[in-house]
Amino acid sequence: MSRYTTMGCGSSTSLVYHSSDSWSCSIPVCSVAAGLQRLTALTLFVCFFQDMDLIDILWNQDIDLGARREVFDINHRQKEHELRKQLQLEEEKRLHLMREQEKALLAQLQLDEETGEYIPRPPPNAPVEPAVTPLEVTQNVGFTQETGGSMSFDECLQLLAETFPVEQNQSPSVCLDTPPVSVPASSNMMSPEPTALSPAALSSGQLTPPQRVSPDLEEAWMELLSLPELQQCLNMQMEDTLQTTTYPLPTSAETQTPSYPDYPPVQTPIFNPLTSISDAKTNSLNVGPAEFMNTFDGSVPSMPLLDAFRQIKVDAPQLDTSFSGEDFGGVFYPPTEQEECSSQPGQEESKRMCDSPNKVAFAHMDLYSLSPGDSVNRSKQSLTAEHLDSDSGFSTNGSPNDRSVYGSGSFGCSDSEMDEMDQNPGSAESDYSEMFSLNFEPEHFMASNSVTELSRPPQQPEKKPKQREGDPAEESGNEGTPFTKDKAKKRSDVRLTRDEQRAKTLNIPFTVDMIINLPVDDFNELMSKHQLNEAQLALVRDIRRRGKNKVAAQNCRKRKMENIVGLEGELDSLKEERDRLLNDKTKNMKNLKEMKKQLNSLYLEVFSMLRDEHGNSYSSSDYSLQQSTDGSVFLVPRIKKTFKSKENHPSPL
DNA sequence: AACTATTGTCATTGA
DNA sequence: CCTCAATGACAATAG
Repeated sequence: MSRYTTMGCGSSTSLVYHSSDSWSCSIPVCSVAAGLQRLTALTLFVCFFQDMDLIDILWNQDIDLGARREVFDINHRQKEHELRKQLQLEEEKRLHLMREQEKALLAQLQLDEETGEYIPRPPPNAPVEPAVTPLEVTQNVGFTQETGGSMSFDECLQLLAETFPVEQNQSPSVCLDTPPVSVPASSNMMSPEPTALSPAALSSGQLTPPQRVSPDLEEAWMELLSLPELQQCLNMQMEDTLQTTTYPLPTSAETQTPSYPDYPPVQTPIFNPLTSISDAKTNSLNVGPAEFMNTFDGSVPSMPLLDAFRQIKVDAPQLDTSFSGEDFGGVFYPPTEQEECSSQPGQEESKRMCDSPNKVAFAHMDLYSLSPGDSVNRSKQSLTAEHLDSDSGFSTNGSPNDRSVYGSGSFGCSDSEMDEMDQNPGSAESDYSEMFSLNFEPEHFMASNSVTELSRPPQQPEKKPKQREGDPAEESGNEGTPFTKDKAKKRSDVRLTRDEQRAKTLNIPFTVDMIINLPVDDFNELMSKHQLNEAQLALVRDIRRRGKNKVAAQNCRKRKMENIVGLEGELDSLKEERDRLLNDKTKNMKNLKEMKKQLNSLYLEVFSMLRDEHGNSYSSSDYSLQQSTDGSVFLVPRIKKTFKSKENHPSPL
């Protein structure tokens, strides 16, 4: 991560007079440029790519829950690795380009001698270049603006105040109003550890960039998101965010909006979580702050970050005015405006972005959080629902269709219980949300509590929906992700849906997950608590049996694959050993041959030295040397051996 | 259309 | 006898 540090620090500190050891702190949120933030963010991404191996490991740990052949397929892994390398290269290229652009941008800045800050030069054509050139950069805005704030918002505020004294009366109230939660959340985004990611940030803006930027980033993002720990962290932070709902956001928004009437209408739709959701209903959100606030009243939980971002964006225009240089805003903030969707009908692209799942996700969360008194469960449920929704939503084919596809799959089952469902296939879609709110939420909730959650490998199918939660973008662009997760998810969805539907049809009061994963005692207790009729009992038993068997089958297959892999390894090692033994054999044969040769020569030598009583040498054809068991050597006549041995005993040498 | 891979399910077996 | 896990076999599905 040295590169990470140097690049981050180098580019930032060179621009901002305020320096710090930590590069994350040196990232200017308001004073320098969004472009810088984009740069650092992209640097971060590159670093993420560098850590892809780690991610890969984690990923595989996750995937390993179910045995798939690819896990053991080295070629497959190598392909992935190459692909990743390629992505890395591309990313570095992009980064290089960014730096070039950054230089160009800096060229348009001049040093303010009073403040020591770099400020944009007045030339009227200044904004043109930055506004146009960093198209790709522009697309990162959602990401960088959030992630760029590695410093706390107070720090940002301070910096902003120092940089633009004019704004002091406005900014403090704004920024201080921003929830403390959003600060670590957004700042953590810059940290390479996935655990630091903020769910809200992810849901709102973080998810967008990969979708907007490039498939590479998207893929990387998805892989990041698919990390179980990350998701866990996301959930945790989401809960935190949900619990911290007491900030007076509306006030800040209200103070902001009227103050700068030029911008708010434009800005609000960008980060308005409800815009995309309630698009159909309240498409006129940009009409006025009052409506805006009304719309937001219920969505407080998710607002902190959004509001913060909106404030950043709203602050931007202020900066413009304060510096009386529209060019300034043109230089630094065109990206934000490019992202604005609802206010600019011509931009279908950005509009589509606004409909992107993260926004939808946010909306769902907010909607769910509307119901008071429901905290954790609700948040989890909303997570589930939102991503299920966003999942299909992001497929750009219209969520209802996708859902109905799934739904029809579930209804297509031939079970008798499903007959009545088949009769009104139209209910598939309508029942969907209800179904998941009814069954899915407790399922996940239970899953987190249940014992089996700990021994997760068998739970793969149940876990897949969670994976979907984690990365709504996955549905659209996981062609790069290994292990055919997508398909698996769809199937598991169908499967779960089927069981869910069955349970729902018979009004089973528990979740499928409970039915399957509960320990026997708890399960029996649960059964005894509720009065279930025969059909219900049978179904519950079937669901439990099927669920357990499903898990068992997965385990079995995993074991089988592992066995195969183990046997293959064993085969390899045995082959190696065989080769080694063959080598030994030939070597030994050679040695033996050599020794025989030596023995023969020695024999001849010894034999030639033997003399009889007359001093004559023995004929090798008539005599031979033989060694007895006790080590003594005898001269034995070859022919007439029998006679000679009878008549005269061999003479010991 | 045939083939393959994946996954879910059922039946059976043994602990 | 019941429960459960393991496993072979089959079917459905998607690519």
